[in-house]
Amino acid sequence: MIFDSSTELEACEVPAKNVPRVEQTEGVRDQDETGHRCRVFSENCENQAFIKDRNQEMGHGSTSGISIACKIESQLQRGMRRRCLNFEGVPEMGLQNDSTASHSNGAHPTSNILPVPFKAGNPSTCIVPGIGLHLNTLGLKDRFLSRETLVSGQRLISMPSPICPFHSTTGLEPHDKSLSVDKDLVTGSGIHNLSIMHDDVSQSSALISGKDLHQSSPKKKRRKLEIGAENREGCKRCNCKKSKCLKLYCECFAAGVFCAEPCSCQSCFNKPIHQETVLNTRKQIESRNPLAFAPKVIRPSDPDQEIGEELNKTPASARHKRGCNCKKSSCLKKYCECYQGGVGCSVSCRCEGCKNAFGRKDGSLPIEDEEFEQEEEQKDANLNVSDGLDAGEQSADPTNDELQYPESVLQLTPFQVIRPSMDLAILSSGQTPLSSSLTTVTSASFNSFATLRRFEMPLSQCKLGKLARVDSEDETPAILKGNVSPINSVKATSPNQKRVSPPQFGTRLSPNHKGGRKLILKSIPSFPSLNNDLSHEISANYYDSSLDMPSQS
DNA sequence: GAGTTTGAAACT
DNA sequence: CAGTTTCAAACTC
Repeated sequence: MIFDSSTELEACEVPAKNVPRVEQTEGVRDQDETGHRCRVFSENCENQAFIKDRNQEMGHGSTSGISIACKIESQLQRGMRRRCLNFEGVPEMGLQNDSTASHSNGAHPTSNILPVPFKAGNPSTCIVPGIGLHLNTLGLKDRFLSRETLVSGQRLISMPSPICPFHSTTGLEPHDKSLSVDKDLVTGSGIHNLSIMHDDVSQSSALISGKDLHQSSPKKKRRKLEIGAENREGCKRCNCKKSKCLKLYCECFAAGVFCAEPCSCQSCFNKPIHQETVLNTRKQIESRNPLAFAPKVIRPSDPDQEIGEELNKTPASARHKRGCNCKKSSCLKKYCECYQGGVGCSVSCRCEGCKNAFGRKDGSLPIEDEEFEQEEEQKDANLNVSDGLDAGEQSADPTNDELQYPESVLQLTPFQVIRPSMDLAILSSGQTPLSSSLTTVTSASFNSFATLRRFEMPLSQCKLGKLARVDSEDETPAILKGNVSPINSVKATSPNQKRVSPPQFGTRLSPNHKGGRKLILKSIPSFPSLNNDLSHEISANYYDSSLDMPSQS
């Protein structure tokens, strides 16, 4: 197994050496409260704070736990530590409550994700505390968070778009990062989203001031940059007026990013200075629906295939998590989340008169399968919608996908789709994916992560069939089962009663994806001994197949 | 740019 | 769980 440890080490150490330390009034809050500091990591190690909290919660009442943990940690690869560190805010953000709750019933979505920071021999068993903001940075962190987090003692909250979780990969340059991180340090806010990191000082100051940034017409802005859907920092350019950007109405909030300069929101609380509010709100929403912040579009993947066919990638195999409920738009406008996500409708959808060009609910073949049919549909759509469609929407033609869905569709990379598998590996086995992969994978395929996380405990024990049933959003189980028919997949219900339907592979797969499971099987190629040691199998297989690396196991 | 439409999210 | 309201994006004019 090839560890890209250099990257990690660099990411970890650079800030410590080169970045001027700025007192983090918030970041070191935990330490300050008790005055206990782990000499080596105290200022940077959130996990330490976490450990302290945990020790206190558990009645240890002393810093011995901290010291031990720090000692242990000091012997670990710093990269691994960092990975733990990046899981944000839980210790600081009322985590105690959660952890307490978790002790009692473990029912809370984040109950079993409290970082177990330094599990000897399995240091990466840091489980993400929450499926929201934290996860979003799984990929990004290797390029950004590490430094940010280490220096500030807090974490960066940022999540790429659910639709385009990969956007940041290309847009974020290391040197940009450096600059922005330093600025962040100056601001002392300690928590920033990528937008901030890339914005200039005025942006930071604006954030600090907490004032809303109203510029030109939001619509203009949105239009101007619409093709990209988001700016490269991940900002959604929301225009919220009443939600305070603390509801899922807010695209930024829903995407797990802070509102930033491009936004035209009012009374915005989705800013670093309201970090606590944001996280608490997220927690609340997650408690209602653990998948609330999961990407809406599930993209089954075939890493190998996509590596070579990335440009041919179509949304055919992807599905909206819950399905749409369109009544009037015929799933031909961006009102439709499926259409917006560049995926076809599925049986999960409750849409009426579905004419989704990416694939109709009734089982019409996806675009790449039936060009003719697609053309007909396009004609139909054009007739019905008249010129209502903008250029982007007219690009429903698969050959024009990148016009309309440059990010959501064409930015797909093998890694992006691999991510769920990786997450699975992380969660189930505790093995930390290679940093190199993480570095590359900026995707916040967070849906799977979240989904899997919820079942991380059962994952190593439960039957696959149950897994598949428990959360149909996770395509892995279907694959794991191997012989399970998608049709037979049991529709799952999300905790909030909303439907979370399984991806429908069987009926709409393109020739390329025929046997749809192949899409995933390559991510997690085989599970011969799932019963015995599922997690390790998954982990090993993940590395083997997805990264073309020799299995470590 | 204002107003309307739309459907998801939130609420009851 | 269904119905209603709220909300903000998408869309139209």
